[in-house]
Amino acid sequence: MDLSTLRHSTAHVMAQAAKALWPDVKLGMGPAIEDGFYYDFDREEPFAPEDLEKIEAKMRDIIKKNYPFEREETAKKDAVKLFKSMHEKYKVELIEAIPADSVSIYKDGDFIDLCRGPHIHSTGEIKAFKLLSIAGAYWHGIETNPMLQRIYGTAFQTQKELETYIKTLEEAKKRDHRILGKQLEYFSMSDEMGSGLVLYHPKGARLRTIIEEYIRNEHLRRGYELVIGPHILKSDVWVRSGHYDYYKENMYTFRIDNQEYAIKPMNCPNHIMVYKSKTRSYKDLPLKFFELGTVYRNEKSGVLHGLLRVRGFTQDDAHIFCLREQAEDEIVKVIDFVIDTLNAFGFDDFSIELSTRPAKSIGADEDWAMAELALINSLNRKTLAYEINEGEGAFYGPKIDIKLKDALKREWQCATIQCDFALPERFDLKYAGQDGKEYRPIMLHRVILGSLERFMGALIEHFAGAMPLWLAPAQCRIIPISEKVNEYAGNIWQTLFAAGIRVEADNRNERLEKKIRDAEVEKIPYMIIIGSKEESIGMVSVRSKAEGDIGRMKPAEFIERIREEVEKKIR
RNA sequence: GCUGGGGUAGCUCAAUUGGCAGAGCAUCGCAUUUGUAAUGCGAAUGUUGAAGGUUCAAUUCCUUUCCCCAGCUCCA
Repeated sequence: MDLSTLRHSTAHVMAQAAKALWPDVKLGMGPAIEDGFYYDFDREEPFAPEDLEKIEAKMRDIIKKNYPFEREETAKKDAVKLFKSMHEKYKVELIEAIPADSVSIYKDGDFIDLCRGPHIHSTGEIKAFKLLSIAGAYWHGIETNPMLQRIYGTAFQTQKELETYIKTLEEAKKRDHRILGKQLEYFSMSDEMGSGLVLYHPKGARLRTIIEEYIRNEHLRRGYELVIGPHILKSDVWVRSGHYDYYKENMYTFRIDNQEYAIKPMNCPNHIMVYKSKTRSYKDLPLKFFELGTVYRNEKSGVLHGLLRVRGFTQDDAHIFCLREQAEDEIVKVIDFVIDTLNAFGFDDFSIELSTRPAKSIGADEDWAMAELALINSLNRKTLAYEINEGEGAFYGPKIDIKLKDALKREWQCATIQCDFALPERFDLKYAGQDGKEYRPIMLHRVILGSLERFMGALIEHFAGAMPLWLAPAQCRIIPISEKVNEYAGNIWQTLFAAGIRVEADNRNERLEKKIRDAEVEKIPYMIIIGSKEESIGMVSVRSKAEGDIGRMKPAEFIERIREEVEKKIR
């Protein structure tokens, strides 16, 4: 039995149960989705969490009755009449939108629904299901349409699979970066400061700095050059770039004297200005400008979510200015860069999407076609599979999005590569060709990590807060067993610090067990335990988070061990 | 922004029908000087998100507002 058929049929049973309990509810749509199904309802009263239990109970009744699903082909006008008589206005609307002369309807017991099918044979085939949550959803997903109430649920072939799925949900909850971020003292947000604005605490700032150093070096190694630009620019620049027309609702603007300025929502104009600052030759290209560029975007309040959707964030942003004939090669290099980087951070699974021209966009059709072709050719050269998102590109060009999959197989959108003919045109970018004439370069916009904020969120959830050694904000904590050995512990701290290890000391007047517990809870990879025995022989006892007590060794041996482990993890 | 739910100590959460706001952890103090995941005793901690209203009395009821959560729409 096909899982999505099962789920879709379960959605029907849920609607049937809801109709039985509250005959006044009107039905929207009820498809199967990736992890389950939902059905949209229109009802005066909001559903309460207790209602889910009532619906589930009723569903179990319907399943027990084992009604067969019966398909019937009906003339369109008869179907309209039927659903009008049932006061199902949304169904009537759906039928009227169907181009064919006849539509199919499904019956099980006393329940009738418009449906393309297919369905399972009878309701009794549903063995394991659960209703999960209630939420609002616009009819047809359009913001100006009325909002319906959506009930989410899931179904599996067996009870065991359902339980596994629910366990995965619980596991995901435990890894929530907002909770771990607080526990591990990585970051916080403050109501007083404003929402979507991140405050990095010492541990989080440390982690971010480590990521920044890594990614900056990788860019330098790959021939990028560092640039740094201002955070506010005159609105004239944004008018010229098109952001003012196509992105204004997301921009923060303000006045200085009589001039309007905007806080940058993107870094492109800064890099473009560097390009334009002098005459460029074809010999200079490709020219790659990199910046850890902090941007501010006025995201709608409802979309903000921990580190994943914020209003102020820093991108590992670069713009590659190149010749048309260089574009494909450069895109391929960026794809390699993305995959290498994600691998280094412990992600080895991805999905790729190609987004094409949106309705609101700038530039000539033939340029868009060429840009899309460059992206597609690059993906083909890497023999990477991808899906197409029709009309989801940036306003200035099509893009490839590379989503990473974390330890729980959840997708995170981080890297993106955009091919742009439009901004070079708008800013009149030029280079001198071999023949001495002026030509227009192409611009690639790309980020590897995406934003440091979102990437850190992904890292936290991927590793459940237990960062690998090379990323751990504190790699090692020194735990003196009693205050008598504090001095020796201090010397060890000096030695490890001098060796470049991120080390801290727990000199509190607490028992060893307590200090170990705290270090475990803080997910610190190594503990150095020091008592009078260690002091007398000039050694340290090492406890690893992964392996437990691994015995005594010379400080130099420990330093070597850390070095090796860090190097192994990076590459 | 929209629909629904929610905001109580630094954190996690209690508080019958409106009737003195409470616990664990964290913090501070004292004792203890400890050998691989929580030592004991004691103390302090609140404009119950904010403003207004109803009431003898509001954490509790009403209004407005800010913020958070689950989704929708939108995105790095």
